[in-house]
Amino acid sequence: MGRASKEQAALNRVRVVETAARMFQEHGVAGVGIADLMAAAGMTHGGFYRQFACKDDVAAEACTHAMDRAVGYWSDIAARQSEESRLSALTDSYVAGNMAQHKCPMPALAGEMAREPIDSPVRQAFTQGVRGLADVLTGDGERERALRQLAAMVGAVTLARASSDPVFAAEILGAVRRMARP
Amino acid sequence: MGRASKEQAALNRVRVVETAARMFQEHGVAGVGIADLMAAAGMTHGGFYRQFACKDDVAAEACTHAMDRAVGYWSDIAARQSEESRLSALTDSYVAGNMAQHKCPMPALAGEMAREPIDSPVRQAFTQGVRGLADVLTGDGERERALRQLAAMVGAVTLARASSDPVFAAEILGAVRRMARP
DNA sequence: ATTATCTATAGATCTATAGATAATGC
DNA sequence: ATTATCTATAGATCTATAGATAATGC
Repeated sequence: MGRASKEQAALNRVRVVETAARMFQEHGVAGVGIADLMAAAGMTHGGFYRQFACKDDVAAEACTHAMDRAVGYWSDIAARQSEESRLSALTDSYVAGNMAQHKCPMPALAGEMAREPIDSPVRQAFTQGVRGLADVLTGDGERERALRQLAAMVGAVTLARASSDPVFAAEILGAVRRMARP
Repeated sequence: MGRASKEQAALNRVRVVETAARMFQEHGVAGVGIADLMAAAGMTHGGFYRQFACKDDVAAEACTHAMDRAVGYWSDIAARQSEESRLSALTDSYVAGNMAQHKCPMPALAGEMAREPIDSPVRQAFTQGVRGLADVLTGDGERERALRQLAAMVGAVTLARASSDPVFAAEILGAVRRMARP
């Protein structure tokens, strides 16, 4: 168990960022310790500090990673749709995918982002990602409509995930799904 | 500094719940220690455990308190509006009030609620409050429209508070404000 | 006598650092 | 020789409990 090769160390670093993106989304940044994260990535916590200066650094990278993935995912769906069906296709996919699994970083991380300093790297990474998603949703369409749909999607999934009543949650999600119908 | 009277102890307890509601909303439940909370309420942390069995208990009470206050606030506004202007009046007040101060518990606490066990007291208290707000927004109007407006309001404020760019935040908030116009 | 509050502390975290280890890379 | 990773630990939390204190309430 000595030193890893430069190449392997780079792969290990990527694995830590990917693991962090998944864990932070599930438990919040504050809810994941460095030791938890490194153990999940198959290493001990001491090794963390050669790759990252501090926890905030990995949070910012993990946030960029998670939001980039979401933008890629949205883009793939948008590319297969006509101008008229884009909003409803993205809404349907977002709402359905988010209650089944835990796909979107926005409802999971927005609360913590609001408590970060406004110019912190992690908050800027988050905002850049939101902007990217808004751009995909806008496409060639009306910006105003895309933004209010984005807000409704995020709000619906945020409230539905937080709800203790699945019927009430489904009611909210359904209302927002139908809102996007062409 | 001996024992407080039964009456005073009850007042002290209420003050702790009110302080908790404010602090949890600002820093998240996990971000506030018992010692922080009790110090802010003017007591030492040891006294906490005569009034509450554990931290979760005060979280549930604080959540009920915060959501009840929000329902009362919304009701006051709704009572002064006609059927046609209710949605836009509540939206305007919500969006404006939430960026200036930190009024609504929903964007602040939803992320943490989603990580609670589905039947935990704090999560049930939160959900009951959301239901109350949805009912005020619905009034005598169309339920579906009220729910999608609720989602859009919460999503807009959630994203705007998390954003590092005030211009982008204002763009989202404006789109949702205009969505409610009669 | 009872009990609301205080002081002190146990036990379990968590971030970050220090120094050891062993394989890479020159 | 350099360095990625490991072991061990310092120092700072945080929840919850134990026992002391002093005023209330009977």
